[in-house]
Amino acid sequence: MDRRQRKTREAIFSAFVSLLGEKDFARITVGEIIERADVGRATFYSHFETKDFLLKELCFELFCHVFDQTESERAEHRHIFDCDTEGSAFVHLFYHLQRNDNRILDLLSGRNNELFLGYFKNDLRKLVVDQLPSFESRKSEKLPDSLWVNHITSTFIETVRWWIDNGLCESPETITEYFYLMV
Amino acid sequence: MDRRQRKTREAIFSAFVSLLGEKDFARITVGEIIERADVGRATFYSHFETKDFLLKELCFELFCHVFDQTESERAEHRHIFDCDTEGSAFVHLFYHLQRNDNRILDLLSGRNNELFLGYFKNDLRKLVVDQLPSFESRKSEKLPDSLWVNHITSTFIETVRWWIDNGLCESPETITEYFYLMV
DNA sequence: TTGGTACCGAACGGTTTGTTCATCATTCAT
DNA sequence: ATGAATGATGAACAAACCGTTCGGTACCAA
Repeated sequence: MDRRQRKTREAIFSAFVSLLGEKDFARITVGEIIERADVGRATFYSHFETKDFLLKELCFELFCHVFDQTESERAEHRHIFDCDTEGSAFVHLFYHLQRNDNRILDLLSGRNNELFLGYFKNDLRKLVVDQLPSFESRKSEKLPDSLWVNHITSTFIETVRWWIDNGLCESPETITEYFYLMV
Repeated sequence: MDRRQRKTREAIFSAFVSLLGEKDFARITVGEIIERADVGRATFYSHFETKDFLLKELCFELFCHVFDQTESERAEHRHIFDCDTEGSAFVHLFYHLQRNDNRILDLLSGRNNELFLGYFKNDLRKLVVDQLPSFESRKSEKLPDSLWVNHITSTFIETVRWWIDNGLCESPETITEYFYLMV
């Protein structure tokens, strides 16, 4: 990809993220974004069809990255230590969050958490399905599968939300323990 | 309150709800609302400061009603039959939803579910706190209280969401059972 | 160097917002 | 019943924002 393209794209993302830390997504205007990104109006619209698409692409880049990385770390981990600790994938995720990789934390907290947690949840669901066996023992026979998967996913999301709101006081291990106690 | 005021207020609410069933909240314009409500522009702004406030007041009217009614029904029920069935308050809530009281269901499903479920959750949290004793037995000692309350509330919300998405096939009793199995 | 591509910046028509104001209709108190 | 108060009307308004267009400029890759 052309270096110019990369630079403006990055500038727009960066300006957007910084604005998201300050105000509601709905109140952010394209004018503000291009001003802070120091980019022409036409340029913005040549990169992103609209503000909503910008958000969508941002989430895609951010979350796909995290989940891919989590997956590979987990695979590697298991390979080296041959450990299959219950929920190891989830501990990894909590670690990612605590380290505030890619400023994800800035987005998941702040005024727009609902927005991002929604996208986050979508990607998370796949991971949960992969990890289903480690939960199966606790599942009652009566519960429908889809409800069960949804419950685990939501519980994770809500745990993250609670953790963030409480200032990330607990260690990832403790949070993982809480998570498994609930689900 | 002046009859004129009541009428226009009701007309605006009604038009708004009907529009919410058709499109995203973000894409609904004040122009559309006043057109469908057959009300002057100035009139709208004399009633509601902005579109967001209209939403907020709508949720307040709707949910307060449901929760108050649920509370009183539960109180009466207990008084007559002296029953303290576990989670009776929640069964009542599920019944309310199934009967689509006040068209709440139309709002909780549809495109704007996230929006309404957010407001819904706020009111629900109080109810959960009231009902805490009936969950206490399942709570591990290690879990912080606030996390526990949040978890129950969220689980209820997610159960509702799942129920609606699946077309309300199950009976309120079955759903209540699912809910209690998970939490 | 050359041809292609991305950015700039200004301007544009169109939509939405929230306000104002003069006028008319309804309600309420006396 | 009547007058005063209050609410609704509809048109008009400036301001903000959106998404697009276009000619000119800077940059890139081969």
